Amino acid sequence: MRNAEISKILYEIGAFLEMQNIPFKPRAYEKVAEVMEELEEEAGDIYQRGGLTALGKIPGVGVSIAEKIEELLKTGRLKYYEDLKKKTPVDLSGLASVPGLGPKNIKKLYEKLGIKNLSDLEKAARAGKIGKIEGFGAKTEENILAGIEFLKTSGSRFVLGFLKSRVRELEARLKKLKEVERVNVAGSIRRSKETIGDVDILVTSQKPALVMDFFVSQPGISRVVAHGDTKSSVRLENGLEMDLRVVPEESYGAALLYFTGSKDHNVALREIAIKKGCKLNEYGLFKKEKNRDVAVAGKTEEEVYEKLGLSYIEPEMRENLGEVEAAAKGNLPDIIKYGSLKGDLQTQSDWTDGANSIYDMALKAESTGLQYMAVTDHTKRLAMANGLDEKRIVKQWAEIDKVNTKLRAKNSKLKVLKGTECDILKDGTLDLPDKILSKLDVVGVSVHSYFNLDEKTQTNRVLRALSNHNVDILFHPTGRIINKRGAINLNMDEVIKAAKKLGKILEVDAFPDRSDLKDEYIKKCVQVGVKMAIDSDAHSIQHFEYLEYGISQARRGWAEKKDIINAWPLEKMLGFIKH
DNA sequence: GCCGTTTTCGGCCCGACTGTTTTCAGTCG
Repeated sequence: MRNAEISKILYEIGAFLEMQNIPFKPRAYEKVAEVMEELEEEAGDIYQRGGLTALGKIPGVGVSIAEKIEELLKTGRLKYYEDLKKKTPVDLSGLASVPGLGPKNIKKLYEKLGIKNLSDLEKAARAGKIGKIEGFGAKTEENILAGIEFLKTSGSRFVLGFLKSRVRELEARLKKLKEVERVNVAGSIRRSKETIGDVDILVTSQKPALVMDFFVSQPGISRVVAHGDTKSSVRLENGLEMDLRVVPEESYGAALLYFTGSKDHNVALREIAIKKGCKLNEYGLFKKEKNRDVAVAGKTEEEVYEKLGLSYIEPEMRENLGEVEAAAKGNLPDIIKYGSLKGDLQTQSDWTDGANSIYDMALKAESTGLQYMAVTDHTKRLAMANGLDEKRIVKQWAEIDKVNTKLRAKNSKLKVLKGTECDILKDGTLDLPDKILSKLDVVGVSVHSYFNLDEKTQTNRVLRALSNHNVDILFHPTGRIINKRGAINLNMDEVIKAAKKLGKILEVDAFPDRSDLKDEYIKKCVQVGVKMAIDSDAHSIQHFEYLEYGISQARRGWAEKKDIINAWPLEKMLGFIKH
């Protein structure tokens, strides 16, 4: 049984216990369910490796839950869960996905109306039966119907890089409002998660009601979910939910911290506060005294961290994955800064599936602030992209020479490098011969076919490609495309080990729905000392702006400038890859 | 049910909004 499935069952157990008003246990199960969902290693593998003891090492898993996971792994079933389900035989996950509907009300609906699933729920709501139950009303019934409609039309999470411009627009509109003093986007956007579930915006204002009214009357809103004095919540036509909160100036830092999250990071900070005899909430850090709380900090995030005895933690690192401990010891890495890239090592031109000429790409790269850019068009196996064969790539070199001459003539500092995004064939050999590859400045290789090979075959295929001495970089290593296609079956530990041994570079592809490597693999590379390159994978001049998301991703993976070869000057970078 | 640099027992983050109520429970983040 896979982690996702185990997580769902544990989550449902929590909700069933919640129905029965059992204290604390629901939180324990819910927490474990979240951990399991994010877990890198399959629970099955952990169990194989070290049995119950190893399962117990998963955060939040104790003796009781370890045994339950064991039962699930061994038999595919869990008696404890089935007994709970017998008592209230409902599609809990389905029903709970309706916004505003939780365990308590699901239970009530089952007992009063026999509602077991979403379709029962919709029928009952349409028939006007729900509003008649005690504790429910006409408004609740309406909300349930709207919630069901939302579920039918909404998809998965939103890709950060595809959404950010729209959020920045709204931020700008709010900034223009004279009643608004400060504006900050918080939440997962500020942490630069690769996908985001909703948008949190913070403002300070002397006239909150006005700001709230302005916010809920923005264009493109399909539903106002909440409209209060300090908090409003709207849903856009594309399903995205946005929250706006007005907070007092003296609490701005604490509020920014609180609403930036992550939840786990906040909980860790609160625990530190408690140990210091304080209380931390969105209004500030307070010292608890006899009969009142005295404010200690709150105006800025820096101040709150300082009073907690921590150095400032960048938003991208706030996941409670070791950053709090590092901040306490003053051991935080100096993560790579925005705008610090000097080059881009993966771009496509109109020689294959790019939209712009090499010269236009070069001009745009320069105005983006880069000093070098590798043209890495596809190779012949990728026929649909008009991939280059030996003859055409040799012709392209002449073109690149011309472009460089033209750039020098106008005193440009940009240098265009000869490169390739060479296909890795099914057996791990490459789509261009060594006599061509050896003449290139930058050889990137990537998988564009046979995505479904089993782990061993796929890993060996990639390792074989990496072992070619002309190869410099593995492009978009896992091949995933968010919301479209999962990662190929690659044993990343093996790949990282091989990259270390062979001195190869792994790419952080910044194209928003690739974001590949993802943060946890970046962190591993940093730990082992494998160097990376952050590339735009630009297929048009507009795409250079995506480099920002690659930097976000690298920051989330704790990468420093020394880990990213294209944050280095050209000579140093080339010297390293061609050692 | 989990967890421990105050604890192996006794805690467990905390506040806003909504809807249905006349003081609060449920849900959410």
